[in-house]
Amino acid sequence: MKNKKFYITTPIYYPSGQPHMGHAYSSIIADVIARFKRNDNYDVHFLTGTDEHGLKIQKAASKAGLKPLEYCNKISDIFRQLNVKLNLSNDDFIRTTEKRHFNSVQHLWKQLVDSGDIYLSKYKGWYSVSDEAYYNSDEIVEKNGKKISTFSGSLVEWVEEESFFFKLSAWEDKLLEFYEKNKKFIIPVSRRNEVINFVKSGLKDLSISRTSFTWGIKVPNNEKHVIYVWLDALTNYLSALNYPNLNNDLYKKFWPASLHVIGKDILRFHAIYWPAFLLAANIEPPVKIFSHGWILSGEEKMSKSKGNILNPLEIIDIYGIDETRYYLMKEVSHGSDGNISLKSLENCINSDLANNYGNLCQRVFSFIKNNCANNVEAYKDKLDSDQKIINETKNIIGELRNLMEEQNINSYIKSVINISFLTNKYINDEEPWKLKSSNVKRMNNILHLALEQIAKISILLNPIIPISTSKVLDALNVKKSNRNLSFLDGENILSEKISIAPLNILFKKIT
RNA sequence: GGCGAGGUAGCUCAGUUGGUUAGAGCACAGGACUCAUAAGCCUGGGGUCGGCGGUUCGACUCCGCCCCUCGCUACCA
Repeated sequence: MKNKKFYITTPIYYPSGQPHMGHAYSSIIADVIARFKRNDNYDVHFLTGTDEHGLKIQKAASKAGLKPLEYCNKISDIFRQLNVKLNLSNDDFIRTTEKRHFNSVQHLWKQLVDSGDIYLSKYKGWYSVSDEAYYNSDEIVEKNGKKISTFSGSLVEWVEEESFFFKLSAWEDKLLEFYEKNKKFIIPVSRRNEVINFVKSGLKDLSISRTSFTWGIKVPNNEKHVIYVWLDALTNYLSALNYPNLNNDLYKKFWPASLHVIGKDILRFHAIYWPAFLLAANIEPPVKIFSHGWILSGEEKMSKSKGNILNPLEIIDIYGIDETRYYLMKEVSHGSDGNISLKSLENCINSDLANNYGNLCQRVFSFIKNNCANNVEAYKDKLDSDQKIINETKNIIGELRNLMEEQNINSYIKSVINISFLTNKYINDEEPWKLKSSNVKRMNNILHLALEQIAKISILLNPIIPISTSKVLDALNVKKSNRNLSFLDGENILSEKISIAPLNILFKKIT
């Protein structure tokens, strides 16, 4: 029985615009980790979804001549389609407009009222109607007798609005203590330091309701107020496990969340508000938050004629989903921003996928088809060169769990591709084509070992490029139940006699 | 302004507690081979490791100053 469990989430996306590469990137990271954990015999629950409340949505809907929910149905569906296109293996898709989420948020609210962490007061500030945003007094200048925002230059007015507040200020010390006790709560470390410094500089209470619009979840016992943004949005992670039903199987099994994958732009809300809410409600905070960087595009970005460069749907249509996933995961360094371009994408596909892994599979499968009638038999005797590559591969595999544990996917990929280098070199050095007539036994041994290497690489790359690696593992007749990490612990993972099925070219080169 | 991260080959990055000729992948140039998607393998060019100064027998690695880039500095998400 599986006793290891892993609950992983993406942010819930705010669908006020079209999905872009950043959405795709967050989701693919989470999917890669989810798939890896499943392959490592974890019981995984992988959640994604959409955040559908707020004034922006309400306005966009009325502009489109639709009721808010009708509008949300449409746009949420666009994100669902993206998930299919990205080949996500999510177990659930949550929408903040669902009943289970309403119940969950309202219950959490009541918990916070009961604990004394919510009070009614007035939210005051300089508000810009056109920006739909409040500004601090130091962001305001007076020009011709009128107050304007230094940021946008738009007119602001002093607004006082009745609002419920969360006593965030009361949680400073407890949060700092929590960060101290949970050194890996925020990854990477540079982000963790930012958060800690921010909390140390002092926290203000947080406005958590609005009366200026209606599209949202009502405050319990106060129909005037709608619960505002974060208390609504973040709670999705609980709602999907059927909170507040604490005896529900999903909740009992998967809370606290193992990992929230987010972009650095929403770090504060996840790293400060979220644990504060949960601690206040006496709920255990999540284990870890991984804050990744942004996907940037080079000089091409500004070009309107090439403005679609960042559109993930088009990239996937042109280059393929495995290719796109591989590129994004390989190219962007752990935790930092990544620059992407069509040129480096094509380069990456050609060198890593087509020339290296793809061609490795092709050369071995073709050779076996042409010289062994698709059947390979291994003989016991191993040479030093065989043992050498087996050991080197084992050493590399030994470090992979740690890399994935640190969400260091790009280093993980480089290590796995390294096995492909080793294997190509092994075949070159052993020259099986010279043994066709002179030493068929040795030739078979070489080919058998090459196939084992291919099987290992394919299992290890499976979380990143699931479609292509499945083709290879199918052709190798590796049982589905064996496509996991513990299977790789053995030295001889394939049976001694192997029949392979034909394998088509996996990745076309881009010329 | 304050706090923080970083500046290493054309590009993306590794460099453990300071120790001999500074590494990888991609890109580029040669070579031998031929099973393979003219792929793979081998060899090579190319770096005053941001600048200046200091500590040391010895610094990419420690210290000081300077230059440059980036992030955070709360209620759009």
